[in-house]
Amino acid sequence: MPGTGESRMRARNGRRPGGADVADTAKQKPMRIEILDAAAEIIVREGYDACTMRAVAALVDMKAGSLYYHFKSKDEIVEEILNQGIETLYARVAGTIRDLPKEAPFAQRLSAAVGVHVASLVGKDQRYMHVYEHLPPTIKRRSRKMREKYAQLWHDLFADGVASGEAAHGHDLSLLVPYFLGGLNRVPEWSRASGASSEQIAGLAVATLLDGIAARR
Amino acid sequence: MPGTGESRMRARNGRRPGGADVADTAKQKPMRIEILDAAAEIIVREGYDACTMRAVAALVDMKAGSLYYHFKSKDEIVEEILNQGIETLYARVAGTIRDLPKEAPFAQRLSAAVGVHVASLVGKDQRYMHVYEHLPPTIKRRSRKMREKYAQLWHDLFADGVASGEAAHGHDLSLLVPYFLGGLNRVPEWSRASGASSEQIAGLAVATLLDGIAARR
DNA sequence: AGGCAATACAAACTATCGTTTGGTTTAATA
DNA sequence: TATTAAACCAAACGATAGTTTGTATTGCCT
Repeated sequence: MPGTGESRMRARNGRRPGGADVADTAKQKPMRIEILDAAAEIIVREGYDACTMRAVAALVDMKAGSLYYHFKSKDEIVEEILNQGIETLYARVAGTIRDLPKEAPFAQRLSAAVGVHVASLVGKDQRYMHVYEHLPPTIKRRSRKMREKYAQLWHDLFADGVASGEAAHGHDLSLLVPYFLGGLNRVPEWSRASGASSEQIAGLAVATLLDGIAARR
Repeated sequence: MPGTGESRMRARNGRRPGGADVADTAKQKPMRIEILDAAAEIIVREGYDACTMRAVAALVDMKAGSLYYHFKSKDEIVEEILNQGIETLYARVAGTIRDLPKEAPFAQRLSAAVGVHVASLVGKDQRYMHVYEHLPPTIKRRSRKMREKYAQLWHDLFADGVASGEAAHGHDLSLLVPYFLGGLNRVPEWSRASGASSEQIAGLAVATLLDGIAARR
């Protein structure tokens, strides 16, 4: 006889059957998002293998089967995390660049973009951004398109700098961009020990990229 | 009745019972290494999940259970790949730096080190070097020690440059090193499309790091 | 020729995975 | 109060994972 348990009395509760989106005035986030958060958390901390349906369910105080009420498959969960991560990042950086005055110098545009990028990697919702690196190649490939679009953002930024004469020409941007972003993405992981702030990291990256580390003579 | 099959007549054969290491004159590599190669290959191409005992066995034309004659567990296989990858890399770069004339300028030392590092990432036995990034965090942590030792190599290289006055001081090396190495490590992945050579990548990294990309006035 | 290692296989074992199914509880509506 | 939709659970399913066990084959040495 199933369901004859002690009727758990969960914190969660049933929903109003009528309206599905009557303005989520309740402070608690919708289950769908809480599940995404839990899954992202596990993936980043323990890897994709450890992110089982049962582990995710446990983190949101549910049973594995119940997840299928909110998502149709595990793949759907992962894919949504992936998309949200990159799309949020793209929107932030693109928005930051767009909102700058058109005559802003290259160094300032670069600095602003790097600041937002790094801040997103160490910020409140950093989990979503870091999920990608923990996924098996099969799944990674699905978000390839979007990630190339994001890289294109940086490519254009640099290309503009070169065109205006503020950045030296002659560098292969298709190598420079992944080099720069790659470096930027790995710093937070190592900087946790040294306890560097988002601003310090961004500052170092910008200064190094612009002027190099060779002693001026 | 097990083993009553058509007695496969494998290419492989029994070994000399006496000496285990009578100079491996036979051209074929020992099974142990072939297994490591196969596992590394799968991990890099399809991810850690896809690297099942059965998949590895199939790649070396065996059955899963037979792997346990050469290794006592899957973990042992992965760990050996991991160690060999970093240790080889460390030995190469450390050796390259050591073999330089003591009065070699910083730029030359840096260039040599970067050259070997990048060449190892795109070279013949690149698989071992790229396995790390595909592993679940739990396993990654085991090689943390060795990887920090490798980072220390670069840290010292930069510190020497600063001490000799060839590199500008004032940069936080504990941020600069992971930033630089992180960038270096990601380039090969992206450069496959643009078809850049090992030398091009290394050249760009060194030039950018030393002089920056800002236009000189 | 006989025996002993070395090497591999077949088959099963247990654990756990993603997923499905049918039923139960809850809270709002009518 | 009866109904209904939302939300969850218990239990099981088949697939597949890493691993163990007993057995068969093969070549070298005596």
